[in-house]
Amino acid sequence: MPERPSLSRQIAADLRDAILRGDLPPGAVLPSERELIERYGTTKATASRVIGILLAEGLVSTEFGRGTFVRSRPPLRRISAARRHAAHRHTGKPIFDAQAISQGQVPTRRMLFVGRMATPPQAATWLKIAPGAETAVRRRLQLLDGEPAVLSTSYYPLWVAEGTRLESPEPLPEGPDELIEALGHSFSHGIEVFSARMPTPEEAELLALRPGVPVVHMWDVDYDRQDRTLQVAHDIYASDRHEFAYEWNEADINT
Amino acid sequence: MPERPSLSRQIAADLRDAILRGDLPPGAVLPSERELIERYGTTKATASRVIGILLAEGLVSTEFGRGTFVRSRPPLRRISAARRHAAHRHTGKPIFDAQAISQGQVPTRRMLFVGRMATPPQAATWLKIAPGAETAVRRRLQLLDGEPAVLSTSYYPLWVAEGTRLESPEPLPEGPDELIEALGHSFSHGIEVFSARMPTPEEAELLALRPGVPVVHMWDVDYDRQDRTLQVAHDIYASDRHEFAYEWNEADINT
DNA sequence: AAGTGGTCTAGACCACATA
DNA sequence: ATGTGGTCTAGACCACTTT
Repeated sequence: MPERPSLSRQIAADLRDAILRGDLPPGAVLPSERELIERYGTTKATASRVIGILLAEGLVSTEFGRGTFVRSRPPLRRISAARRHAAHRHTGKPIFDAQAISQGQVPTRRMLFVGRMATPPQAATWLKIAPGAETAVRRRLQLLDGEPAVLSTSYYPLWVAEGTRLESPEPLPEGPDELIEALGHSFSHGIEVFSARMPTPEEAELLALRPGVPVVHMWDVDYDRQDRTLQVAHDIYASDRHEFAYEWNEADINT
Repeated sequence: MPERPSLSRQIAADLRDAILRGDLPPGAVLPSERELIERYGTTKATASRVIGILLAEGLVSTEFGRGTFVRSRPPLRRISAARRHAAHRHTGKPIFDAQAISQGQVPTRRMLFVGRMATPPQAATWLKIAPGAETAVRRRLQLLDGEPAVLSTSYYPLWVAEGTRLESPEPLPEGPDELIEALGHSFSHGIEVFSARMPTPEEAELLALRPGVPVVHMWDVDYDRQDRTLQVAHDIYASDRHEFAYEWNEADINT
């Protein structure tokens, strides 16, 4: 893509270099659009486009009436997945809460929906049921220190959830996993599948995402020993507030 | 963020709905900018901004002189990490190649750099060496069916790499992992840490990323039984051409 | 009041693809 | 030749923040 660069890309490159070089450290204010207009002898539309480019790259964020600032990459919360089952079992708390607390953060949640729904196709596939068949659904926004972090939707098959507290709108103090085990089920194996993409506007709003911040999109599926699906979770993570870690050791290789 | 929507966002929302509803299926052409101008009674700049919004969301892509098209989410290549060590060991090929072939794809690679370098800070931390100290570095672009897929940079400590083929610019037919084992080392445990973000312009160019496509950014570190770092890899994946899967079973929990 | 980003109209020219 | 996206100048008004 050798595209000889347009003026707006040229200016954006100048600013990007200054940021990456450290001349404009995190938190620093960028030249205002009016300043760019003067300095480069251009117009508002172009200056605005320059900011738009850097915004889309996630390098800066704008504050209304104040200016444009170099975004700081804040310390990330590490979510070590697969293994979290081992570490945070039987704490009497949801895994999310236990992990957050162990990192010195305050977990909260906002329940968005609890009830039955026609299962979306992708979830139905994991649940091994007909698409459109009903499942029990819990959808909530999980926050760390008051900031939105994860948008999580869990699907439970009716043979697991029917008549249990999984269908009640109140929060589950012990977390869904422990509740499911208390109901006599047992987690045997699971899989996590994820990818990254840009958020939908709804996701961006719920997670308070700034422009240029992608989401990590994860399916988390747990099975019992009979290979029946006990739960399917669909999680949307704000990528600028998370990193993910998976560890392995020799024992895994020889499985 | 209830921001009462501007005209450009309004129009973008209309088109987005049509796409998500399926009225504009993948591959379909969007109304041209001139058409939008007429239909909504607006001007070029606004129509252009509308396309820009959808572009940044990764929903559409533009083709010069042809039009704007609904992007199709192509079938993704699943990279099952951690466990790939088990599955693809001792095939006589690099793990990437073995995995690609097992999915019916043709792996190729373009070596970008082989030699010694001052180690960047982050890599030095994983390697447990002083930042700036030299390591042997191999940087290459890996392709699937001719399309760029992964930009991979590996760092090898000198006590592992010195005087070996790891420092030679030729490709390693058996892959670095098997070569390291052949040199008498042994992989004992490892960790993968990743996050997602928007690409730098350099990454976007090398990976031929269209606008609105994030990258998954991964550190992959392998240790021997003495907990010495054998290699550190820094991989940049095109997120629209990859998904990642991690499996676990009961044995992992009781580790 | 002054400065900032956000959005818009109006009109122009360029580069590329296709028929 | 025509239609497409890409970019630009010129100038305007709005909404918000800070002094």
